[in-house]
Amino acid sequence: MKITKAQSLANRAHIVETASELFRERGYDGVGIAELMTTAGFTQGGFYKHFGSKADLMAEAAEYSLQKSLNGAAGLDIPTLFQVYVSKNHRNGRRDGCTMAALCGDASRHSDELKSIFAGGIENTLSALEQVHKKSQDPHRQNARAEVISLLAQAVGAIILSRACPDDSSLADEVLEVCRAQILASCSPSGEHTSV
Amino acid sequence: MKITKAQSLANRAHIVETASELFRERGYDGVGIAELMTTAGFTQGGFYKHFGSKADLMAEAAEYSLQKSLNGAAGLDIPTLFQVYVSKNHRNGRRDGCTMAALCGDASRHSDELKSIFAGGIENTLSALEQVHKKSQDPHRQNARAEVISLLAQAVGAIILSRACPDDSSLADEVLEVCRAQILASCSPSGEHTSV
DNA sequence: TGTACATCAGTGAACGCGCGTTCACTGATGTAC
DNA sequence: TGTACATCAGTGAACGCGCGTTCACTGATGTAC
Repeated sequence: MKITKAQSLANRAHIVETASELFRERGYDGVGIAELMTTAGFTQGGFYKHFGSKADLMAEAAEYSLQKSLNGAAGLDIPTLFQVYVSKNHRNGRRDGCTMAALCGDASRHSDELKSIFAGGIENTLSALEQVHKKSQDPHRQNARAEVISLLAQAVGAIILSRACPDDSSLADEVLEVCRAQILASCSPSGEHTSV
Repeated sequence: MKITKAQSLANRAHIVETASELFRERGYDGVGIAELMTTAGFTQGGFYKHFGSKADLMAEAAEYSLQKSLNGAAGLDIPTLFQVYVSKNHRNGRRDGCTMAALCGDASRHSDELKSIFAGGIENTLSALEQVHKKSQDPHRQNARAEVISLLAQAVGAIILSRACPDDSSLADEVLEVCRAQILASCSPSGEHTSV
């Protein structure tokens, strides 16, 4: 049964959104086309009316969720951003959490096309952080970019290490708490480069 | 054809070593039993004479390579360790690189048994770093553990972000260089908490 | 020490299963007149 | 505006393939006497 062009585009967007959530939760290899389409409310056969292959969808879903996180962070200052990012909530909420933290490991083993999208997402994130960082700092920072790169690596690393521990592990919480404190101490206007 | 008990144990160890390398290179889902056994020099049928399941081998291979890295790092000081770790060589050498950087993303989606092994590996790494860090610092550090947690998260995050970029990407190199400089600045005896 | 036999690491083919992908079909939409 | 027909999003079954796992078999090792 054919449907309207508008409905078809809406369905396609819904599949991309569903895929981006499932992929973040269980990885690229952990989600099959049949399960994805069922979750999105369709049958698997329809998939190839929208996408050329699973790899194509992976690329599109990555681009979508990398951009979405960026939009969601608009308007927040650096300390608030990292307070939300390096948290138990984010650690446990893979499904609508950061794509970099959830899928960089997977992406590194896939095509250069997919890696380019991740590189673009990382670059956009760094640019956005750099802009916010420059504004919030009292003196004109010289190394805003270097600082946000370092902060992002630490935040992403903290989430990934924490997630590799069992859910009830005290180490998982400790890594988050220590890194959050360290990041906040080094990025808050008054606390830059003071001891924790 | 039966072989000596000693040879059998050596073969088993060789399979674990081969698996730990292949898994680090291509992920747990990226390596099949048949390919693993062929690479190790056997046929796939023999696998279950040594291991109960692929999951069992994953756990054993993780334990092996997490411990091996720790042994290989013995005797090095903190700045040297991170200089080697946050480098292009390590970024490109997944096969004999850090298990945490290569497989934490995968581990986070597997069983609690596997995650416990990763948590143990992270804890052992932190303890070892803490010991070395305490000795090298001029004053008696109060927060050696917090500092090494923060450094490790940043180093692991830097490798993972860098690997998610295409090989020829300038961003991949920039992330490594910036994080290496930042880490060295904050962990060298004279440079703690000075601007980059 | 020598002999007969049980053990079991390794072989190679086979199993069921789920994967990504293909395909004939449906029927409401969109279009040509 | 009304009618006839082409389009194509979605369906559901099927395809080949590779996966983890099983199994009957081999034959040198290890053991009992």
